[in-house]
Amino acid sequence: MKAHAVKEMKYKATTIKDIAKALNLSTSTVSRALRDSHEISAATKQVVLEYAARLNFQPNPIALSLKERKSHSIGVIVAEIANSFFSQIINGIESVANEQGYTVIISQSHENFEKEVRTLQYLASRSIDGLLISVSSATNDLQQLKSLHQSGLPIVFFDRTVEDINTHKVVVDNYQGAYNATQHLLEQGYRRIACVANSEHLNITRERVGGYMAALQQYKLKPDPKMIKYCFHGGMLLNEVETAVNELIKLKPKPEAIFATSDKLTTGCMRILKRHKIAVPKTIALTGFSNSELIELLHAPLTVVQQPAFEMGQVATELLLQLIESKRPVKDFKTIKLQTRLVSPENK
Amino acid sequence: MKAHAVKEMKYKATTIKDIAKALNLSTSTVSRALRDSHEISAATKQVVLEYAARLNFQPNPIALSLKERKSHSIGVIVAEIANSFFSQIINGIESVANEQGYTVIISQSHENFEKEVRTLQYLASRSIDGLLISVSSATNDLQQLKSLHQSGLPIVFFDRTVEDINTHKVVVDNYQGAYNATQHLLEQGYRRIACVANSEHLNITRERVGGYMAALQQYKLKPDPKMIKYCFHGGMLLNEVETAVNELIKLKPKPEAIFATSDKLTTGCMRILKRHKIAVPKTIALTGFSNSELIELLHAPLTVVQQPAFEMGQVATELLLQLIESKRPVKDFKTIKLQTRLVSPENK
DNA sequence: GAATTTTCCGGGAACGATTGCGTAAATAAA
DNA sequence: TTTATTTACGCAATCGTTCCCGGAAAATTC
Repeated sequence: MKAHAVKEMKYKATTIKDIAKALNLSTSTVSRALRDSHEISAATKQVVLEYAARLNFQPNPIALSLKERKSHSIGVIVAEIANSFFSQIINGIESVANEQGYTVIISQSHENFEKEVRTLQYLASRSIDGLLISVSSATNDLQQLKSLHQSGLPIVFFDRTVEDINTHKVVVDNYQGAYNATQHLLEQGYRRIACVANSEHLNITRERVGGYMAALQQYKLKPDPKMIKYCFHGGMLLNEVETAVNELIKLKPKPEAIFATSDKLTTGCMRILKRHKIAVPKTIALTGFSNSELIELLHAPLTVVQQPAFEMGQVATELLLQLIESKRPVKDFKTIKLQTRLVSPENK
Repeated sequence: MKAHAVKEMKYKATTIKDIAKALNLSTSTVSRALRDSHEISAATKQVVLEYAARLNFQPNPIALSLKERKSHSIGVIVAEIANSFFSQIINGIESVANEQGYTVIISQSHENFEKEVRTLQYLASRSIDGLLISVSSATNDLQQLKSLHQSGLPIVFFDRTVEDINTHKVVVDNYQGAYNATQHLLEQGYRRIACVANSEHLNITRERVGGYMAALQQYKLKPDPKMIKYCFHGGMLLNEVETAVNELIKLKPKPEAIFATSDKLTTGCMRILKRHKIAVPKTIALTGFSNSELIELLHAPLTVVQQPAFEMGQVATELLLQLIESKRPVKDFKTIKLQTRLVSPENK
């Protein structure tokens, strides 16, 4: 009978009360002893500490959260973790968050606006202390983000930021990165350079396309709108990239090279070109943004624009934790701009 | 003065108390009205519900957790998320966990035992309701896992399981997968087939090497111990793979083909072979386990063993949630075995 | 019309911790 | 010896919910 009851019983962690009862003390005394308060005698402290250690006592974080009105967790929203760029960022985020005792809750938008809204809603309802977000390529309505921001939730944007929310932002020099990549193609003699870009809604798209166009103009080439294709879902749907590439190779004269503005798009283009049995870079050259570690193993070794993803995650998290732990509302926000690296197969 | 106070004030969510006060009701009544209790009149319910909706009231999950002694969160530990196999698994996990209102907390061991121990410790202290884990390649001490398991924490193992903890497990048919891959090499005429394997501590390593050897024996070939190289860190350290490959190509006669037992090892071998300018598959053929989406874009299109990662994550999570929500301690545990797929560049 | 049952709601403890305040005993200052 | 100050601890409120009781008013039964 007794044994049965025990079997049915779920595990219950030891609490401060248990310790107090066992040692014939009050919970306040135990609590203070554990926190090494000067109000407690050395003798009592020792007894409590030893007993707590023996029972492997861990203060219940949930009770603490309730008391302190802090969950000690931060939310992260990225397009998808199965993307080297984002997973490297997440590593950066984790490295500093865990260091400071924060749990990170990772969520994915899959470049889908509704999913992003639901996720945001969910994170907010789980009472996160702060949010790190790179918006989805489909995000065109900032209502919810704005209202969360106004209600006081600390937010730091990274990678894909939004202009009209005033807070810390961590980005790379997209303009320069795109400029360098395009220039690299130009230096190799390519002139008719197309661009496969991400959603027009994203600021990074505008900046990267801007850099691309500036490089062309530097060479006295006039950017041709027909040579710039936007992918609303950022390459999440391969047929979107397929359409873009198909339209490009139907142009007369054909483009000699393609510059892709994101990881997913770079590999997407490569996939489609391979399907069409178009040799890279012989028939059409390819370059673009990418943080994939497999780049050097691809059948056509690409020169890519690499972002300091890990660092980006670190910096963004540091800023977020500053916001969270600041006593008084922060007023002046900064935008940190990191530099990209143009990586060729040779110098790898 | 007042304005200043407001500016300094941090955002505070509306609580059940606020609603009670505003509507001149007790907190119990409001609580019950929100939960649609039969003890509350329709009129009162409507008033409360409307007011709550207007204020966008969300019950504080932390208070709920404290009351219910449940955090509604599950921990996940994988080697690293920047690995297609694991990120696909995580997608599977999220899809069912979120569906059921659970938060997933993702952590990485980076194939490091100490990191795994710390992470485990951390997750336990955050009072997760359950744990999904694929142990690191460096895990050789199960003390902590066992003690957590004994103390009642629901655990489900996936991918890399451990034998002496009795609970649900979700795996693939590693033996068969390795057998198929090796057989594929044999069918193509390769005879001297080497194997670059993960840590010997992992059961998946033993199973995969077992399948590899069985296929050889099927062809009346005697497995040669010198042709099997183990990588303790599972390819996390490239120089580990380098050593393995270097030793293999120094053998006389050289191996004609290599079978790698994991994603990281497959691409690792490819990287090293490329460095040595050894043509794949011309000089040495290569195959192995991999869930990378870029496989078809590699310079040597590989035939790989693909695992149903997403499904694996789903199944494991379903089992875990069953354990968590079961009223009575579960006694009979199952091991679910999923099938792998041998994917060639042609049939992709 | 009295007795009984329903309906509807409030009081207050509980979950596990922290912390301001009060206070008895011990010690120091007068 | 008397008064003031420490020292060392306990009481109780608090965080936001839920839920067991208890009870007044209304509805029903006889």
